[in-house]
Amino acid sequence: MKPDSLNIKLERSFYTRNVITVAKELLGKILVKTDKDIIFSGKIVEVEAYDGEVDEAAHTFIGKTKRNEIMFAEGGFLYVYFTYGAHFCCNVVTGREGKGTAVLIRAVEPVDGIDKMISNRFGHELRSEKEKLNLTSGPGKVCRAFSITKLHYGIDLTGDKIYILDRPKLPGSKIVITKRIGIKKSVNLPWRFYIKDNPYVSKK
DNA sequence: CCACGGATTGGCT
DNA sequence: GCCAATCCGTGGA
Repeated sequence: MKPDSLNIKLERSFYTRNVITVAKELLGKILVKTDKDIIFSGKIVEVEAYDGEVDEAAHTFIGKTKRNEIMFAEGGFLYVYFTYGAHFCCNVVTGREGKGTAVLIRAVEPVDGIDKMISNRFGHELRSEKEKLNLTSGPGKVCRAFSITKLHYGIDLTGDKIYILDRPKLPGSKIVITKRIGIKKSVNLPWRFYIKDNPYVSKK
């Protein structure tokens, strides 16, 4: 087991800050999901920020609906949505209550539960090194590998089911800033952040 | 009730 | 590089 200093869970005050700050600081931290004796964890290597107050691509730009209401809670809850008829994506809600901001987890580097992630994703043993890098290198892939679904919508990240472990803050030189991927509105906002040279990032 | 399209992925050219 | 798959949230009639 890891020493206690590496098992400090991020608390509410981490999440209730500005969405851009939280997005950058989430890089390098460890996303953990526990389900009975099954534990999944991975280092967060790629994220995107969404802010419904100024950002047409954010799901909260249209105002509060049943689908996005958890994004209007205070920071530290999980927003899970379903898209393209096939994929779940998970987001960390940020800011004060009523803001409608969140950070999309786009990619992680697997740490614990890798064998189970492989069976969740492919239904068979690893066949190549390429498949290993393909495990969690995208928002839909992360949810598939971790078995995160709409059942996890609204989970409190300061609880014990899904949470994020603290790690030292990365130096700015390790963080690459780019435009976001796969959206049609507000395409020029530089709100995608990833760890430089990490092979699990979805796209350069 | 119905039409539209998406914060993606994977397979085929 | 291109594109189909596939469900459901959302909004207009």
